Amino acid sequence: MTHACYAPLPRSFYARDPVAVARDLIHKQVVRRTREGITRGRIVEVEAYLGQSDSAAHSYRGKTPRNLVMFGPPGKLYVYSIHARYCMNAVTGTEGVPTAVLIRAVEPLQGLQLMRSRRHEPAHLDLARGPARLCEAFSVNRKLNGWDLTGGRKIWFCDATNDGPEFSVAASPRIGVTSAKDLELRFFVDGSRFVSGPRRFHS
DNA sequence: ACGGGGATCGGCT
DNA sequence: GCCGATCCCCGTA
Repeated sequence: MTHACYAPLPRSFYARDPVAVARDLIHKQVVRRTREGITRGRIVEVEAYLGQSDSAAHSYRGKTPRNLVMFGPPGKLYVYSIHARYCMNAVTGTEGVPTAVLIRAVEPLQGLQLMRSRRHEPAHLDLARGPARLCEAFSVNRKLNGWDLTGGRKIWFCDATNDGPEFSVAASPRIGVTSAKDLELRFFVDGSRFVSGPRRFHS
């Protein structure tokens, strides 16, 4: 267990436009450490949300108690609830400009047994396929809203691309949104069986 | 493989 | 009151 290879991405990684961060988060890894143990996985699907110019973004209509974290500095975790479940984002860009990247799916790599017990013993492929399933498998909830992703505690993202297979990034419209359907702001590992929604996209 | 419907609840109008 | 950046189950093929 070489601690250094799971070093958290620095704030400068997040302090860029959300589309660039979204594309670059593909094949990075999520590390979650709790009392129960470590879970870790490879990010295979994300979506960019562009803030006040994006009618699908939570921050489109301005600041509210829920979306407050999106307006803060980059490199923080934004957790929200929907349909009695949780989803997680990384806050990106510049403080005051409320952009973020939703993490939609992860390929589980470590702590599979823990993930299985946190979820209801699902099929292997369904452990973290979908934003709310992912949060359940990694024990992410409202208590982690606003958490700093650069400190290497509790939860962080890291660059572990040296040991990964070849891959290419595909783009498509975002899943489940009812406005701005035309924008291709969903990015995923082309052909991966661990993504939710379409595995390939033909424009 | 794909699609429709119900569960469920916090946040916002 | 309404409505999701969802999930799961149960139809059809």
